Amino acid sequence: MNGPLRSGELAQAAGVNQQTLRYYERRGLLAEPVRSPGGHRLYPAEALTVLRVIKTAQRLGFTLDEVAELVDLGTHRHGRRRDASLQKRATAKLSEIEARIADLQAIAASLRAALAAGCDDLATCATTDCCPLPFADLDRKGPAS
Amino acid sequence: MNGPLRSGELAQAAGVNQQTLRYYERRGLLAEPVRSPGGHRLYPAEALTVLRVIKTAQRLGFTLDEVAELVDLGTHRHGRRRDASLQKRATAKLSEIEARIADLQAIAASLRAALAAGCDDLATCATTDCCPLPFADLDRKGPAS
DNA sequence: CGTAAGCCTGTACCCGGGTACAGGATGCAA
DNA sequence: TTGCATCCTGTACCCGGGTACAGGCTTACG
Repeated sequence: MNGPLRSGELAQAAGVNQQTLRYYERRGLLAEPVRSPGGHRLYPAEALTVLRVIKTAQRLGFTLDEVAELVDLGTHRHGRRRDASLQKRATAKLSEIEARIADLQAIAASLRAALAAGCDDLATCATTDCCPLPFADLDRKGPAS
Repeated sequence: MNGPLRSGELAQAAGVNQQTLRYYERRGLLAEPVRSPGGHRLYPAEALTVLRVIKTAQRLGFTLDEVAELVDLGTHRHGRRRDASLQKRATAKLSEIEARIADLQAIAASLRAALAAGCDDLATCATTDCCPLPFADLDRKGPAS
C-alpha cells in the first residue's frame, strides 16, 4: 500500500527540508536510496523511521556526527554481541546535559542577583564593586551552548 | 603609572585573542582607540573594563549584538532619564535561560527514561513502542542551544 | 643604526546545521 | 506529445563568534 517515497514526499512526511535529506545523505546519516531509471531517489518507508530517530537523537542533544555513529551502531551491530554502547553514550550525554543545566542555573542565579541589586549600568557595575556580577573571572568559557 | 595599552597588552590582560579586539571593534563593541603616530592602537585603561563587561554579559547569555546594545545603552544614556532597560533586558534574558533550563530538564528526563528502559538500539526503539523516547513529535526544535 | 618583537591591513577560513539558487533532466497526467 | 511539477547536480551562502595567514610597517632596545 505504500510504495517508495520520492524525496519531496519523504521530506514532507518528516517535516524536513528536501535539501536536508541530501545533506544527511552526504553526512552518512541517511543511506543512499535506490534510484529511479532517471536518477530520482526512491526511499523505502523505513527511511521515515530513520529520520525520526535522527530528529529525536538530535533533540536529545546529540550532534549529527554522534547521531551518525549511533545510527550505524544500530545497523552494523558490531559482531553480534549486543553491546551496551547506546547506554554508555546516553549516560555520557546525560551528564553533559546535567552540566549544562548546572551552568545555566549559575547564570540564572547571577542574573537574579543583579536584578535584585537593581543594577542599571554595566559599566558602573564593573567598577564599583557593589554589583554581584562576577566581572573578575574572565577565564571561564562563554554560556554553555 | 599605567599609560595606554598596546593591543597585545590589552588582549593579554583581558585573556582574549588580539584578533578578537579588532573583531569587537568592527562589531561596535569596543570603541576605536587613539592611534600612535605610526598607526598602532593605544587603548586607555578603561578598555579593559569594557572587555570585562563584554565577557561577563556574554557569559550571562547575551549575544554580541545584545552586548553591543547594552554597552552603548550605558554610554549614550538615552536622554538623561535613568532608564530601566538593563533590568528589562536582564529579566527577559533570565526567562530565556529558565526556558532553556526547563527544556534541558525535559531532555534529561527522556534520557533517564530511556536508560531505565534499557534501550540499546534506536532503530528498534522507534518501531516497537516500548521505548519511552518521544519519536513522534518531529515538529519541535533542536536542543535548546 | 640595526634588528627583533610587535603591530598593521585585508582576506579567508573554522565550527554545526542546514538553506538557497541556477540551470538542466524526469515523471506523470491529459 | 506537451506541459508542468518535481527532481537532479554543484556551488555558494547563512548564522555566531571568532581564528589564521600573508605581506608589510613601527617601535623599542642595545
